[in-house]
Amino acid sequence: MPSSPPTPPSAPGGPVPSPGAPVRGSRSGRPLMALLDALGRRWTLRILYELRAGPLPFRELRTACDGVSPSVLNDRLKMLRALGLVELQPEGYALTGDGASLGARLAELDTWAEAWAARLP
Amino acid sequence: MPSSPPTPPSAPGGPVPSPGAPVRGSRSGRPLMALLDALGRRWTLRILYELRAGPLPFRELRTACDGVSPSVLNDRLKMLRALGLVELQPEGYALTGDGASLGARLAELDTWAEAWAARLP
DNA sequence: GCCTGACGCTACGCTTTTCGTAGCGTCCGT
DNA sequence: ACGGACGCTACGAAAAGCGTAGCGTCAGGC
Repeated sequence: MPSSPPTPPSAPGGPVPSPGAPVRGSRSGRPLMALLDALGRRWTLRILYELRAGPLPFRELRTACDGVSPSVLNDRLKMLRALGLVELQPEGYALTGDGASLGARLAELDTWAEAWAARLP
Repeated sequence: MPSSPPTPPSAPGGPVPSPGAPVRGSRSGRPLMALLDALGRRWTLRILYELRAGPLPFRELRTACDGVSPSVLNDRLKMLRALGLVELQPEGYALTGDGASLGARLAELDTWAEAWAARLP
């Protein structure tokens, strides 16, 4: 038996999850699973949240996200663009219509989180 | 200049984020950041989603989550318990009141994701 | 022409997180 | 005593994430 084939290296930043295709942690192809894969990666939620108030150029977005490293930020932005949630405009990165409706839910979460924290022991 | 102090090793599974304390990627102590830290870890969103319909024992939850490894599952469950979102009951792991209100938002996301996927090119 | 500065973005080596497999200790029914 | 299910842990390997440095491009000022 030859040595088992080395796992083929995946693209840096990982493949972009897409609804209708299997994603990390689910082979079902359900859009929600692609979304949970995307949102469950570090910084994704934060980026959407920081863009809720308007477009930000790359470097300002980086600062807003507590100095996230540019490689990861770019990975996430690539992904979010592929998912149609974010787009690059002359003024900087901005939420699309879909991205904004998702961002609005995150803004609601802010309120929820305050009340939740107050209830914690 | 002495060599820089080696980064102190963190607990396995990482420290549990808590509202009011600084978390990964934010020193602000805002509850939302603790929440985003928690939700931005792999499997967290999925676990909350899978528990939305009722309690599941450890192994069934594991199966529901496409066979997530038990070490990670346990890490997340510990975290979610510390955050008051999940609790262990005789019937298995269950959402608390807070967890359920968060889970309800994820269930809404399911609908949203279907429509979103339909809009994608 | 040729600096200067800001832009989006990439390279690369190191650390942290996640994974997969195996298996432990406990309880419970037979 | 045994088998089976429970929650959970150990541990080496793989993947994701990080920090720093710097590239290529373009616009303005000189």
